[in-house]
Amino acid sequence: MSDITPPARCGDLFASGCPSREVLKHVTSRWGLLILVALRMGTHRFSELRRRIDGVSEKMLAQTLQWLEGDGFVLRVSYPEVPPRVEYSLTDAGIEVSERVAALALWIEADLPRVLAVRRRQHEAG
Amino acid sequence: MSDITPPARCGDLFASGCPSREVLKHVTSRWGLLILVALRMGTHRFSELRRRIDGVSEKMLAQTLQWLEGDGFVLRVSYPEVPPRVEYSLTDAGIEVSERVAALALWIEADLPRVLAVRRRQHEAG
DNA sequence: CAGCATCCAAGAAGATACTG
DNA sequence: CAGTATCTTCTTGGATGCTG
Repeated sequence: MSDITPPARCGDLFASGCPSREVLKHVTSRWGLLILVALRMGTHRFSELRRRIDGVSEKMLAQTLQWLEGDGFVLRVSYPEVPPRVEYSLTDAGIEVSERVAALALWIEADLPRVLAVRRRQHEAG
Repeated sequence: MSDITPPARCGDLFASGCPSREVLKHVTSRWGLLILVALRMGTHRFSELRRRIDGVSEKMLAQTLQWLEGDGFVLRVSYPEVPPRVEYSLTDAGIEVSERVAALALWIEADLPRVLAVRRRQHEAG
């Protein structure tokens, strides 16, 4: 290809103008993280994700999936059937982020007892 | 101690009622992640963090620091001086989350060129 | 300097109804 | 089933002014 690709340096999350902040926002959004973790177990349909991720609305699930698709983390495959079927899966990049994201999620889940203990102590101390 | 400690099982982020969602929210909040990463390089004063984290307001910095302190990730030490000086650092738990969080942040920064390329391709195809 | 209180705007999120 | 469109509600976040 002959197009003159721009520098494409690495991002800097500490700089307010850097586009990497957008990506971070999508990945760490309320539902983005849970979607990425859920998709680690394989391809899922829209309604499967909806059931798996307790509390998410149709609208936010669709929107967040579109964000993640736009960043190249999620692959959306639509089958021309009736009734319609759409399957979501992770791209290679998606697998990589989801590893980092899952590591964080699992750690937080495992750490919960400590947080609760800290909170109780603070509550008692007033 | 004689207090009957409750089960304190691990959290489940997929359950909407689980308190671990709160912790996740604090850690992955707009500024929470950047604060944790910034504090990995050692103790910082309030104003230092403010300068380091481009775009954060005083209010949100203070609020997010309080969240992280409440979860036991950040230690706040106030010196009784004039003018006042307050120093923030990571607790042991804070060091552990920050490792996961930093891994994610660094990966996203490094991955930015790919995201930008994907976006351009979609824009052209658009 | 650190940070709280107040007010206000912007955006996220939910409920509902509708479409291919 | 897998969404979109619309409306409404709530939360996030920023600006400002004030205090110890």
